[in-house]
Amino acid sequence: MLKLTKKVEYALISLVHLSEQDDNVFFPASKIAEKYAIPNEILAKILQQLCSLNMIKSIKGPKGGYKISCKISSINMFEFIELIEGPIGIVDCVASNDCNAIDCCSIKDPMTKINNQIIETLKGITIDQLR
Amino acid sequence: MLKLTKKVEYALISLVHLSEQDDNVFFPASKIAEKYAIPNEILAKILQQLCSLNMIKSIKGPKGGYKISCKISSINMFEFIELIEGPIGIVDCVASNDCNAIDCCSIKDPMTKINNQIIETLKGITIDQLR
DNA sequence: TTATATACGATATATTTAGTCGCATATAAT
DNA sequence: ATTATATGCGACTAAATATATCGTATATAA
Repeated sequence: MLKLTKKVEYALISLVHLSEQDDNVFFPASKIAEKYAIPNEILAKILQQLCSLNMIKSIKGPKGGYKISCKISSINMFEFIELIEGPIGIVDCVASNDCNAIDCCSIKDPMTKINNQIIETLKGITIDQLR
Repeated sequence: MLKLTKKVEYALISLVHLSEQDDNVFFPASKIAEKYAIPNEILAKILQQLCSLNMIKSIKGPKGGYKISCKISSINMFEFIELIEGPIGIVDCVASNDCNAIDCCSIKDPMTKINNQIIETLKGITIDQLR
């Protein structure tokens, strides 16, 4: 119900955390997981995704881990959420046109407007503002 | 993922529909269900809830049904959603303080702000604007 | 060679959301 | 009275989504 997924939440926490590390330091996933009480394997996969999106960089093996490789001040919450989870739509028809009352439903247009307002809110916040 | 439930969606559709009927007309749930392709029993239950919230009035038996009994221009989306589904929180900790990284999590405060901005958006729209 | 770490697909579990069933009650029409 | 139509409500089931786990492979520092 108007909730972000843990995936997005964990990803944001991780990005903020990594952005606060010294440059050239590779921080292991397990340390982040431990610090924020996030299940290890889940976090690992999320970081792998962020890596494939080129937002962070990884090194394998001992002394390995992740470091930030993007400017989190230039990524807003809307972009980020859609990158991780796909299109935002407070009702199905907004994101996908999937509706079985399309010809008589009165609320689609106003719902789209609300959706757009929420999107604007999310566009107004960059990831580096999350601290 | 930032989605309203069908319950809220169906409830809004119903309220708007009922608000457009002539006064003194009691409109049966089944007709609304049919028109908007909503499962009958689900809709019935939602209308019963709206009834117990005194937003609509019911009459049983043949020629029975529901009619609007509130001013939908004075109910905003935030009030309505919380009435139907409970507190809005884009992350758990915002609505419930339930978090296992509370002492070190950096993002709670900014998340609360985003949540409040979304709430303000919802407060800015009354149900009668949904058409 | 070993220990540590990422990579990634497959699977399992839990939670939430959506939908169904059965039976009770009220009432208008016949 | 009887029947058909409608709401009222609790229990239950199913489907979808979100969350978590497992297994195996690969890379690399010590």
